[in-house]
Amino acid sequence: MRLRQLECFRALMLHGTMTRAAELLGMSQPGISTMIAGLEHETGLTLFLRRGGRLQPTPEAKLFYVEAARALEAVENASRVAAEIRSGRRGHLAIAAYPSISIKLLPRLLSQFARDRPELQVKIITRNSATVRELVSTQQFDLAVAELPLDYPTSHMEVFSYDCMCMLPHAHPLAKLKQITPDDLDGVPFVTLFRGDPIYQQLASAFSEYGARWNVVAETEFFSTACQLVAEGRGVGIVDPVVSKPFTEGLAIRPFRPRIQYQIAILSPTHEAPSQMAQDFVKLLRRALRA
Amino acid sequence: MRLRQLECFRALMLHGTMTRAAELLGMSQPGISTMIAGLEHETGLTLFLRRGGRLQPTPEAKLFYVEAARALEAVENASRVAAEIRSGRRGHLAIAAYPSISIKLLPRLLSQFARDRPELQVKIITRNSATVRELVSTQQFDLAVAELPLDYPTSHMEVFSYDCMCMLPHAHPLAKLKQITPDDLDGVPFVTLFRGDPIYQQLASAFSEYGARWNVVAETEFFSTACQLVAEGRGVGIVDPVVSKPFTEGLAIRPFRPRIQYQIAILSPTHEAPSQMAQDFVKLLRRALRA
DNA sequence: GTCCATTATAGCAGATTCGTATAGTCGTCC
DNA sequence: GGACGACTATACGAATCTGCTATAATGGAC
Repeated sequence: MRLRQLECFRALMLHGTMTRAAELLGMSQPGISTMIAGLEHETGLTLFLRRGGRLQPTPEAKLFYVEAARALEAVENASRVAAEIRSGRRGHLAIAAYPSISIKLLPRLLSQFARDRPELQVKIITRNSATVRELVSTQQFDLAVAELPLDYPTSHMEVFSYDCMCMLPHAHPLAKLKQITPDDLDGVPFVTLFRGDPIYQQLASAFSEYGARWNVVAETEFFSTACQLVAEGRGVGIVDPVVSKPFTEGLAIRPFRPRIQYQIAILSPTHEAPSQMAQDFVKLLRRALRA
Repeated sequence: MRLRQLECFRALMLHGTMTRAAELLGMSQPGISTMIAGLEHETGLTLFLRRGGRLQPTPEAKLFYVEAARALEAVENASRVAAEIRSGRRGHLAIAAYPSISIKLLPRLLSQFARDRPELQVKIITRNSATVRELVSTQQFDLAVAELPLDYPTSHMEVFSYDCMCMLPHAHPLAKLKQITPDDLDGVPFVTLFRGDPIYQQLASAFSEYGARWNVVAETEFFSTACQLVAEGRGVGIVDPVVSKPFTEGLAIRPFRPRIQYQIAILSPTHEAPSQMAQDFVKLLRRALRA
């Protein structure tokens, strides 16, 4: 059974005569005739009665038509889906990401991305960076975003480095400084990430290097939590300038010296090539993370 | 998009290598190769990555596979349905029939008919004979069975004539006779069809011809109702020997003279050729009505 | 009877399909 | 590192299929 036969059959059922069906399909009447003859021969069904040079569909033709039309639609649908995939309107994105970026930046980028992709399905799994790094190897994600360092080096990985900024309430006396150093923060209540975090290590070294007293009053797991504590006046702290930006509205942000480096990476599963969709989204994400 | 391309694609997705897919489809490996290349070219999708002489399906291929498989199934289903139609296992029968035959004989024949036709859909519309005769012209039925006479002669019509039999309780004194005439029924309580029915006319003539008194104690619309009245001892009556047979179990049935003729007909719509299914069922019905 | 609309058949050119032969690529085993 | 095995890609030719034009055949309308 060939598709062209089914198309001719459908056109013929819909338009009554071979001549009209031929016009509709942009082919000649004899073409239709042989197609239908072939279909009848192959199915073994008498689809039309030839009465006085005219065609009359048999009850069998009407029964078969239902299935033929359904089959054609399925094929046409497959064709349409192929076009949607090609143009990037259809696909799915499964993303594993660490919390701070999952809360604001990623949803924002994804909804922007989905705007002209009507058939896009999105899945975001939020885990702490360590877990995200493990998940990458399960190959169940198109994409992952985690903070460095990585325990295992992953082949496809794109690193983004930031110098952390000092954040403090606008009303804070130090907010008038252009740049802040550990000296300025000697004994000042400070909100930081947990002791195990690279940020903690770097801050500890920085304060000790400057001979300043680091007055830690709160430790949090995420920058976003730290931001909120600072906003509430609990102390000052440092954040990355990009991912955490949405959380620092209403706070003063100043450069901090010495450099406290914060690194995140876009990770791609190694076994499989990324989908076009994933590549497109990475472009958008990359632009946002470079900003 | 050609079916063969989709078949090759499916086999390749299912079996991993072109070589194996080719074996499964009974064709050569280069054949698969060109088919896949054609499909990739036509859809514009990169379905497989060629890595070291091996194929690896892209995420796009996995997305497209779902639709491709669905389309193939739909076509294969159409093909199967065609075979079912050809072999008479699939189809529908819309039958209009008058009540007496709708109650027992038709359901019995239809369930027998359906036994080896798993996909048969049956519709029985029960109306009195006059309405059935009108319905035939609406062309909505494959088949109709009505009592004669017809108001309009219908072109396709097959008539069955019966001599009515006298029915009476086994305990009735007349049950010992081999044959019954109006003389025997002089003044005997009698159950008959309505006054408008040809049966009524014929009976009236018969009794008057024999100079016997016709003692009508009940008039019914259907033979089946009359049978039940006779079974209840309300009187004696006459019935046709075939269609009403299921209703006369437990009653004595004797030939009646003079002949009271009862005629029914199988009617076929004229505009359209009957389906193979309908023709097959008519064969069965004809055998039953001839018996 | 002639005209008109329709379907069917024949013959041909071009496209498609699919086989064989063969080359290229990569991993593995010795 | 070289031979082997498993796989894919390309070239080319034969067979088939497709779909065209030309034309015959049929039957209804006037």
